[in-house]
Amino acid sequence: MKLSEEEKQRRLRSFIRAARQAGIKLTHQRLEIFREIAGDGRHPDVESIYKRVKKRIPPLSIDTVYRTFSVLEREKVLAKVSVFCNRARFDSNMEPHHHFVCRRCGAVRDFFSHELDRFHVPEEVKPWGDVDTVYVELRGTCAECAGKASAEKTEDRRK
Amino acid sequence: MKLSEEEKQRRLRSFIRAARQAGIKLTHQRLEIFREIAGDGRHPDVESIYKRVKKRIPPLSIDTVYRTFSVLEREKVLAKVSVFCNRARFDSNMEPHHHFVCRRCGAVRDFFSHELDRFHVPEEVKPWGDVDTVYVELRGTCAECAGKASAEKTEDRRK
DNA sequence: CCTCCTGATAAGAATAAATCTTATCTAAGA
DNA sequence: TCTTAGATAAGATTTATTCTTATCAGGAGG
Repeated sequence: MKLSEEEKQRRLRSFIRAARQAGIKLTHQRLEIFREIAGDGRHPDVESIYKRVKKRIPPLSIDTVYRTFSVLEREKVLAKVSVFCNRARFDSNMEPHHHFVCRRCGAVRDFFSHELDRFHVPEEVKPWGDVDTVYVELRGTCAECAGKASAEKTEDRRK
Repeated sequence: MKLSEEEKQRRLRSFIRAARQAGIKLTHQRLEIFREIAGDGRHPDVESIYKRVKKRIPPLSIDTVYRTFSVLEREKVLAKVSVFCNRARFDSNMEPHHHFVCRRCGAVRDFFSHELDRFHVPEEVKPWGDVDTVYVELRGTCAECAGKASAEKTEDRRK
């Protein structure tokens, strides 16, 4: 899935704007890394971006790719797909169901939904393959963490 | 979230039945590990299960926990939460959208859905916390992999 | 109840993804 | 051009997961 040149340029401009706004340095590495994802709609992983950009910037270290991604994520220029997967979690409930996940503490709770059970796979998706599961993740902040957050207040630096 | 003793016993029986059926040995370790997750609805991770069971079986190795989980998963006794997260993937499309994910090759494709955009958070979920994102993952087999699969035929043993 | 054999286990080594450390280096404002 | 805070490369480190190998034990058959 190649993206149009137009869309790629639009994303590149939005990245440069976001970087300027956030007071973040526009290094050669960052531009090339971003250029690489902005031109690829297939959700590449770190490794493949690293390999591709390294061809153009041989001394590139993979750490720079990771750092650039976390900057881009923080600046809301790109999103991590499947965020809550640092550690495998298991579910002994084999009934089809969905999850509410807290972004802060990672807590997971199950829920069922008739509305979702009746969901129809969109026409545009059908030619891509066969869907066997509709999985929904409601992401947000659990009541407990919301309490802590209001106490700690603006403690946002993640380091 | 403690599960009822009744539900726990039901899951334990279903595990024992599945194990017998699959010709899998019902070892002390496996029973204790399963007992631990079957009694916990909070989707524990490997590490915490390991710690808890180790109290009862001190020589337990964490590898056994991993192996037991993969057996349980294969026998459809439990499911891994957030399956496609072995490697971080990124998305430069910041418009709210959803994904179709192929279980075989891990390919990800975007789609939009007005039906999902109108989704209402179920009443039962509301007291748990605030939802800011409704993320939907349609899981299945992409057309390309379906082709390969019919060629390779029943090659399902994963090791 | 005993024996045997296959599959399971413990222990520690090996891998792999992601992050940290430290000594340079550089973007960009003065 | 000069300065400096923030960025980079390289390699070490951490952390989750898997592999290796030498025992061990479940459970089928006697």
